[in-house]
Amino acid sequence: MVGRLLPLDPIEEARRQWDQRWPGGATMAAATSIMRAQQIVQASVDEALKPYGLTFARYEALVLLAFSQRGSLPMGKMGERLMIHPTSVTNIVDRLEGQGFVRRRPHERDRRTTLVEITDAGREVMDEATGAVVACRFGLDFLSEAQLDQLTSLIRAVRVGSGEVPA
Amino acid sequence: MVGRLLPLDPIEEARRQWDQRWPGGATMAAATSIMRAQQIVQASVDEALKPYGLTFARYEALVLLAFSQRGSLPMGKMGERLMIHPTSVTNIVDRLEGQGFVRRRPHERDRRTTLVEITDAGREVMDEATGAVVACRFGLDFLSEAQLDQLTSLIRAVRVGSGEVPA
DNA sequence: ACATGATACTTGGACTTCCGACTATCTGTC
DNA sequence: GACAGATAGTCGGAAGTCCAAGTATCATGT
Repeated sequence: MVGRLLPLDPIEEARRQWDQRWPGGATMAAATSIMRAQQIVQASVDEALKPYGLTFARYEALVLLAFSQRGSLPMGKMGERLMIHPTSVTNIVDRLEGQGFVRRRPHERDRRTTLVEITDAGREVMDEATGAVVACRFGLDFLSEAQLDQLTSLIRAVRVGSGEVPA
Repeated sequence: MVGRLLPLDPIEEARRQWDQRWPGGATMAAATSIMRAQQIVQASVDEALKPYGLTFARYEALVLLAFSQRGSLPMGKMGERLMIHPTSVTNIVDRLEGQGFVRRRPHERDRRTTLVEITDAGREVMDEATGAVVACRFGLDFLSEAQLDQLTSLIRAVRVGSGEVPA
């Protein structure tokens, strides 16, 4: 019986033990699954982006800027859209600016705000990197279109619950 | 935390723009959703664990040790089960040891191996902390039992695809 | 016996993230 | 007009992650 020698799913194993002591084993299993899924997606995309000197976070920032109407956004707006902390925006923009993919510009009316503008080099690397990201399929190659939408929809319920997005 | 109410769902907005240029918008939306879900779970659990001086990562390590037969495991085995880098295990055990929740012990046969053993204080704080974690429901309060299982099952397909777990 | 390679853990460094505190600037109210 | 409070961004520090390299120990083959 070689098949029986294969290791068990560690998450199912943890759930089995959890259920013997505490309530909410299904919740624990789902939470652990989400943590693990994030690692898989992150590793897959970071691997695809490595040749371009980008991380997932910096790549997302470039895509956001490229999508924006004027090719520039205030730092705070970026953090809002990317759902990251203001200090993380500072860090990301520092590095992208060092790589020549974005530049900081002063806002004409409000001297508190700093606009971040994508450069031609930034658009170029973003275009090339996107090919690699699409090719790696975000590490989600084994899900069908329907399963992808199901996953997105389930997580939207979580995000609605957290108050992040309206129902 | 970054949680704020936004006028539109930024993920749906990004998907709309993505679909105008590149293939795989559903994959991008699912990947982004997973990244965001992880942040929500992490923030929720870290918040619940703060009064006990624990992070999610350290809490998971304590639970793993408490679940183990002898209450102790080699460092490498911990990293394997928790799916984290060996240096992260060193870091986590350093801090847990500093808090008095675990202790390092030499392996009797293999002097390369370091066993990590949970202490009485470790079991105690783990028990109390688990109450808080169960109460916060891992930030997944708005999902039904069926939805939780659906989520776990979908992500299991991802994990199978990544080769982490057998079909 | 002993050389070679594998294994177990640690160290130092780079990177990312968050929090708290800080400066600079704008806005609304009296 | 002035001032209290809100807002925008940055800095320093803590925590966590990974990688590359290093030390110590074990296992294997001749």
